[in-house]
Amino acid sequence: MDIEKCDVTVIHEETIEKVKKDMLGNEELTEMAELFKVLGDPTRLRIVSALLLSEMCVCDLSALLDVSQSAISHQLRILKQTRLVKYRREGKVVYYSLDDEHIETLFLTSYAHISERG
Amino acid sequence: MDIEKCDVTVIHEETIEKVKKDMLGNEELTEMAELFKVLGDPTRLRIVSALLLSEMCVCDLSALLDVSQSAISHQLRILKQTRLVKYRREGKVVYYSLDDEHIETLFLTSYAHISERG
DNA sequence: TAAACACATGAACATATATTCATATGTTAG
DNA sequence: CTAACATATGAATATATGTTCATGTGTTTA
Repeated sequence: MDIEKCDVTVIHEETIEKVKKDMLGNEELTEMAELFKVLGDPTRLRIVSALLLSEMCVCDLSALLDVSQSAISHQLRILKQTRLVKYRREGKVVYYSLDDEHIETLFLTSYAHISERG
Repeated sequence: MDIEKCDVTVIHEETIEKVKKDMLGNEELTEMAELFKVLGDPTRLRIVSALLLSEMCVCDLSALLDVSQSAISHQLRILKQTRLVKYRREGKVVYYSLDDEHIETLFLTSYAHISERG
């Protein structure tokens, strides 16, 4: 065994070394955390939830979710930057839709998680 | 068509009504957003990433991730509250491990997402 | 019982971020 | 070209949140 003061060293050095080797790198984990963070805002997740059912324009999203047009635009900008949504322009109107196959999986898995218990 | 001022009403009323009907409720979406938010912090996701490989005590996580023991404890508390981790006590040492089958799916899907493009 | 250790937690502080407000941009109709 | 409209965006503000610091709790050992 390898027991010393926690401040100085560690209790299970072998475990740490093994995990350190197999674990994902910080860059990747940071990027993944960014993705989760984007989905971790109620307004953005409601937008995603809506776009999962149909493409929509900013105005419709604003009305549907009862959130100001400006707030919706700001959030769509973030979703765009993370490449979670794409858009197409038709005259004055801009239509947004989901731009990633994985979003639905994340969405459904999250739903399964919260559905499992009270 | 159904075009009026965006502030007053909406452009595609039928789409909105349809989506409003089929969309998940706000309570569920808020709960799902909470889950994503918890995974959306780099420190917490690194903890999850480590526990995906092995159960670990607080001290080991602190050393592995180079984060103070206090910070790790605070984050584990949040992961506990969301029931993402469970723990068992063995003398002075508390061992944490993942407490949900869905976490790995979320983790892998997120990884697939960020791996797809530069 | 007292000291040592592993972990938990409350308060404070610093930073991040979501919304609002005002205004800019881009497009169409008249 | 100008007015009207849909959307985008910068600045400001209010709130949320992650870390640190100090200290508390629970367990073991000497």
